Amino acid sequence: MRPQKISDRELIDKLFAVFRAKGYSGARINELAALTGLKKASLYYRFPGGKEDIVKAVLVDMSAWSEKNIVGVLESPNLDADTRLEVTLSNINKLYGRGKKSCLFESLSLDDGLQLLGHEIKQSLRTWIRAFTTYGQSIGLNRIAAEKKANEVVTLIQGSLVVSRIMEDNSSWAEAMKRIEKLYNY
Amino acid sequence: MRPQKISDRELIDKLFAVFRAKGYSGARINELAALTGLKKASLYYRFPGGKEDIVKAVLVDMSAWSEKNIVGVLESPNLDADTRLEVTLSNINKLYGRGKKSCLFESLSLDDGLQLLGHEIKQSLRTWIRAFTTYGQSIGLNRIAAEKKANEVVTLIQGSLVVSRIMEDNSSWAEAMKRIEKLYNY
DNA sequence: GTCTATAAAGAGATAGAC
DNA sequence: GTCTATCTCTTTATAGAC
Repeated sequence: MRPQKISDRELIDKLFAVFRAKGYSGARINELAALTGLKKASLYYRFPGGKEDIVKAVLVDMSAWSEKNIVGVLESPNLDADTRLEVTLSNINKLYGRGKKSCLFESLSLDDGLQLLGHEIKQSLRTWIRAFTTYGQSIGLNRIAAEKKANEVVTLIQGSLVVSRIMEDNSSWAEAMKRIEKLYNY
Repeated sequence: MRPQKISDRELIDKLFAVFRAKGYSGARINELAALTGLKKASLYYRFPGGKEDIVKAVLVDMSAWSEKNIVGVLESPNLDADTRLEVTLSNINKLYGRGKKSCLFESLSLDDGLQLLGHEIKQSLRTWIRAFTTYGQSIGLNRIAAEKKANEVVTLIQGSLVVSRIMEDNSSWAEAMKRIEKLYNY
């Protein structure tokens, strides 16, 4: 049992980066290995189930991140509403590199990833929507209105990430962030 | 010279369907052949440059479609403003199967597709934005306001397509369409 | 745990018959 | 124009040494 060359934490982070940028089919084991500094065989040692195993681990990690940094913050009983929103948007902003990085859910919801991971991805996105819905209700919106805003939030996020990526210009992202703030400040 | 088993028109349509759903890496030559009813070798006869040739033909066809059904309509001198918007949205609605089909630009802007087609995709999306900007100006908006709305339109379209795909529910798409109409009716 | 080496399968692409 | 057959290269995955 040699020492690990790279920690689970760092490993997942690097694998995550490839899947978000390339999707499931586009992420090649060779590249995953090269980018993590491990040889292919070592990657298979860490993830015996191969590529499916890897992508699922990445997705599970992303869910945990969401639970902590989105749901946990938006529903935190210790923070006032403004702070909850501010911290959440800051976390989201960081997650997506200020609009310069793609969304894992989007990248994995094409091609082979869809049927392999569709259910988990759907659950994850639903989690985001629910958290924003709860937030909306916490500031006095009725359920319908809160759900509508929550859906608008995730739509703006996804859309601006796609547009920013294609246009190689994150101004769409910046606009979306401003709009999301406004959604809850009026 | 045997007769063509499938017309160029129908061929492109079927190839388009695969690329929009699977992206560049996810679209396998075998599947493209199977779905069009042609054998691989016949596909190579029609597109000597192989996969790159095919995807570029699909993208060029998409550009022509946009020119005719988006730009051409939004900038048509023969129609009043309301009709121009109505027809355009109807065309877009049809293109995306009422929110049930992905956007080719999005699908091709991941993984290998990005560096191969990034420039063309960017140009195509810019075309959409410009057409909506021109439309906004035609109904009295100043350039800045028109550009802002145009960007919001494409962001809503892209975002709601992603959300609808993941959630397996096109209500996000329906909401986005309503919102786009409102953008130009107030 | 990680490595080198290699097997097994898949994908893109071509040759040549019809 | 389309086909069958085949080739090559890539990709996934495993065996076994260290």
